[in-house]
Amino acid sequence: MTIIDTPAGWPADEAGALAVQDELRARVVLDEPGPPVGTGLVTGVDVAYDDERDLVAAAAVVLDARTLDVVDEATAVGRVSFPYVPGLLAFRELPAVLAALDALTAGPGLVVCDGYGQAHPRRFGLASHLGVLTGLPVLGVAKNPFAFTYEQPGPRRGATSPLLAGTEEVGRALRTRDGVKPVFVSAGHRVTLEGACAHVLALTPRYRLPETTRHADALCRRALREAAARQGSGV
DNA sequence: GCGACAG
DNA sequence: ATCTTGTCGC
Repeated sequence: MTIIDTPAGWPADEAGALAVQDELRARVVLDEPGPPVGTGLVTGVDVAYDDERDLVAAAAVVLDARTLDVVDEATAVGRVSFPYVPGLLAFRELPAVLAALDALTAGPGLVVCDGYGQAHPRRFGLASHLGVLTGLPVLGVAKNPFAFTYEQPGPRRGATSPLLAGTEEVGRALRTRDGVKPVFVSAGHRVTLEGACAHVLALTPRYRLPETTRHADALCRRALREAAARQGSGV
């Protein structure tokens, strides 16, 4: 476990955050197909919060993309540094995520994060922001459609429908399990929307959410519990 | 103008 | 995200 430090130049308020998004947005790369599906490494990242104790914990879990076995993992804990503001989620989550990724020995290869990339009011969600800061290929998987519209995809696993901002396709609703609510996939950086959906399907052989997300979620919650217990015992 | 809105 | 019991099912 490592300690989270605030990245240099990190904005302190909403106005600063909006300015950062406006500047970094131009650096997003969306014309690379992304790594081939089923080979190399895929890393899930997630963050958990304890606002009561002012604690935040992040986890990064690296999987072998072919077998979906865990090959490496790391966690980071620290203080909450930014409030949750719709459209500015990256500023709340990324310091913790970057610290966890830095602590990895292996990978990370392709990164899968909770939330959106291009499906964002200013086309610069968490996944795109993380990609620009690290240079890594990143995609986003969200559990909710945010403020975007979509038609219900077909009932079978693999069915998709466009996630729309007006008439622009900013992501896709992707059915990962027969008859189960879809997930909402968007490209982040250095991967196309098609490639992102193919990766998400490969990562969901059994559950609605990607194996990367499930592992990272479980690990950051555990790291948060342990940090809270340590704080409680005065260490 | 007001509320909704990824996590 | 998080607050929260039991319950149905593999």
